[in-house]
Amino acid sequence: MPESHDAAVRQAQDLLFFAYRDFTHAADTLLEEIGLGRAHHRALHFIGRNPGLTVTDLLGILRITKQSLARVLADLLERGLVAQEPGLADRRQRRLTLTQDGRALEQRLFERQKARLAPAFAAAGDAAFDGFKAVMRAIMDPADAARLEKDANDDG
Amino acid sequence: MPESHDAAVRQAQDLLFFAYRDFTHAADTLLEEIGLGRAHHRALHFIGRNPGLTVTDLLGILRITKQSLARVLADLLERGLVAQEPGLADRRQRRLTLTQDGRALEQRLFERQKARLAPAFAAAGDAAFDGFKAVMRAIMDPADAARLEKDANDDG
DNA sequence: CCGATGAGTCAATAATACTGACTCATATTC
DNA sequence: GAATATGAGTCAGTATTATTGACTCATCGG
Repeated sequence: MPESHDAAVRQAQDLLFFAYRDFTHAADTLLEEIGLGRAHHRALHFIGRNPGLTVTDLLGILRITKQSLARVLADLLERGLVAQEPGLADRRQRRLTLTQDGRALEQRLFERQKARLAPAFAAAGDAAFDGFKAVMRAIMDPADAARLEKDANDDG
Repeated sequence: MPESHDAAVRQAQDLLFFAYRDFTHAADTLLEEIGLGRAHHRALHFIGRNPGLTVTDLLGILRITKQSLARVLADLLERGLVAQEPGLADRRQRRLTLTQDGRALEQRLFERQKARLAPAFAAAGDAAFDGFKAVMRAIMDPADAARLEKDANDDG
């Protein structure tokens, strides 16, 4: 039984690589037109998903250094895609939100990835999608899985 | 219905990011000890999965430029982790295989990722794993999905 | 007041990727 | 056999994304 176990893991390595490669690639052409990179897209995505996010929160999500994020965030602020304002309770915080332009760009990037993902989910079916979600949640850091679940419940 | 559609895609963006982040991270500490990077791991993985792969094949899988692969492959050849020999039918080809050392290293890297993935699959269950596979295959380039399926059938 | 935290910054470096042009050996096609 | 195409390797230069480590500054909390 270790062999079949290993085979499933090997298969999953392949699947994760190819699916992620093509998922990210879906937005790349648009990003290149605009002169931004994937790092900018990731920041736009998570700020859009979590308005009012602090810089520390975003660092924890992306798992990169403050230095790496600084450049990305500076680009986004300079272009007026992201806004920051001091936290109400803690004025040291810089709470990040998307501007109108930022939301518009994020939406365009989203459409690219949706064009790849939505048909895939439709083809695979609801049951497969549920399995997909369960496995992906089980792979990731439990703390992040819990946060995602919490956010989903908060939304409704 | 576009909203619920969109919500599923947004959810999937989160899941893909976090799962891939932690999947890759599982091997990172070992890679760092050895002085290699993720690019080297990807090459080791796909050469191990497809012994006799040509350089062109590998470029098509990784979707990087020849120049980017050149450095990675040079490192692996220099360290004696990968071997190349001319193709029998077409002697222009350099068919890539893992050496014994290469297989040993790839196995150690595999164990790291297995430690993260196997418990996740066990927790999610077989049905969820099937759904996961179906969705991942549907996301990726159909040509690659077809090749993976073909390889799986060839193996047994 | 004082230590901890959130944020920003400096300087230097590494890993991974890119473009575009070019060589060379070997295959394929006419 | 000559022309063309392909597989592989290489050169020089650049971009993106990431790193480490140290440091400043404002603000918070006890």
